[in-house]
Amino acid sequence: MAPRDTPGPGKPKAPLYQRIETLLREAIAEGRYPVGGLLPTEAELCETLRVSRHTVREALRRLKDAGLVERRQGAGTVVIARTPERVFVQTVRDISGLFQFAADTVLHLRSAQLSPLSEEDAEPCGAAAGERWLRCEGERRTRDGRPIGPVTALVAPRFAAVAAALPETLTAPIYSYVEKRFGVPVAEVVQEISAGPMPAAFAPLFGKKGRPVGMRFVRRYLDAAGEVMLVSFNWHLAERFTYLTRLKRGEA
Amino acid sequence: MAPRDTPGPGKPKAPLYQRIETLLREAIAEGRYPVGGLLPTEAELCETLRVSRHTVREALRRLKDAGLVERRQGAGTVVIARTPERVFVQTVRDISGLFQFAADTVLHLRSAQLSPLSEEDAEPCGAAAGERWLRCEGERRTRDGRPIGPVTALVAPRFAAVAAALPETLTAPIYSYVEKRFGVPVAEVVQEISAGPMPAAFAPLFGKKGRPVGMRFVRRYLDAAGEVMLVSFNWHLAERFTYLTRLKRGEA
DNA sequence: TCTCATTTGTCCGTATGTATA
DNA sequence: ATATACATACGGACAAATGAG
Repeated sequence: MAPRDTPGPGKPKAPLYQRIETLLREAIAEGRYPVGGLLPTEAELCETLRVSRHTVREALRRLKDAGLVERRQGAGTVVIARTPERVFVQTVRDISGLFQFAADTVLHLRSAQLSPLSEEDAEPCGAAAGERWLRCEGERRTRDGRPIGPVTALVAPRFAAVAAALPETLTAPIYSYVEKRFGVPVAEVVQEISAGPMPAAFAPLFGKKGRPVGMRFVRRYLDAAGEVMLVSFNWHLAERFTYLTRLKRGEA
Repeated sequence: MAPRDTPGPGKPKAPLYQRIETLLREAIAEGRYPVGGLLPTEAELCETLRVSRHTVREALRRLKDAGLVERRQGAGTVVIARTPERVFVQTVRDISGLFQFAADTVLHLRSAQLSPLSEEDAEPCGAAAGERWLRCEGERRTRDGRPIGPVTALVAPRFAAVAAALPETLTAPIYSYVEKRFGVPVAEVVQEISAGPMPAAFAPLFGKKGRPVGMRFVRRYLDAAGEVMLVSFNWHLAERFTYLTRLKRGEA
């Protein structure tokens, strides 16, 4: 880790722009350039440090990429943070990636037809009860046929025509069919997880009597404008299911 | 009012490097430069497009930042993706940010002492049963004192001295005390959520008899080397609790 | 409202170092 | 070892946005 500076008067090995970046980074961290204040101009840095503008700009660009400064033409370089913000980030390719088993399961659709929203369903859809959404009902199973849990999806009226494109057994998530057919990408997903006794209607699916405890997943898929594209409701038998999340810490 | 001088139809407004970036982006998307193949060299692009090397480099840098190409000194510019990968990303400042209520709750510690790991606890800790970890027991409550749920945390032996720094009621998460005192940052968090009847011992906390249904959160905090720093176990009463996740779609 | 100096953005030219094949 | 190709670093010039007068 320590740069193996030769003890002699030899040059440090790190590139010049990188040393300047470090210099400024430390100065900012120490508060010599307070948040909200301005860094010296490119011209000033060139003169002070006796380097070319190109080199200074490379250093400043990196500070900007790190989220420490903001640059505005005509105004200058403003310090916006003393240290890079450290946040926890979870990343998944697609939403089914949230589940360990996703790759090995299929969704069997029992029905898909337009039907008016109940009072209860209307709320997560952000729509009025009675609106006619495409209601898809089915269940998720492992490839060898063992039931995982019941699935209901409600597709907004403007995308209801996707019904024609839905096969009886899906391997890709429903939202991807909507995206493909209408060219409207999902921009955001809001997921709610709760737990409790399953609706009695679902108990037979697992060969249980009474109301087994389950985990309930409600996912709302939104477009770039924040409009609900579809909502899905999934139940999983609690005793067979764990939801795993992996968050990595990074900068910015 | 002031008429712009010759805003002629042939006058492209975007910066040159950006137009070149777009040019290359489209060529890659169309497969003219296949994934795994090489882009023309900087020198070739300079000549073909009649622009300076600096401009070409700016365009290529952006393709690299977008994750479309990889550049290696001496080798060239390799195409690594036809289109930018679209992924879902969840970001939180700190782990307690995963919970809506986090800002408004406090953790009351009842005890914190070294004790040998049980068989059951040893597994999530990635340690041997019998190892002496710092066992913290308490409960989380809202600011006005209503109980949310019981909390147990197990701190790895090398950080056990943090006990001296833990106040009776914590507003910051436990891991932040470890980070501060030992200067070892948490690099990753793995969280498991499951549901089921709570251990009978916890029922009285909620004034319930029997075993109420709860959601269980097990979080393992790892350092950069992947070593477990601490593990926490939290229970929440299912009927009062929903876990909400917001994932935004972005590039790279 | 307008001018004007300041500051960053864009673009060009050139030279040398260094990893790669 | 040589040629190639990207990385680093210097130089200059003009454009465009900003903010103060």
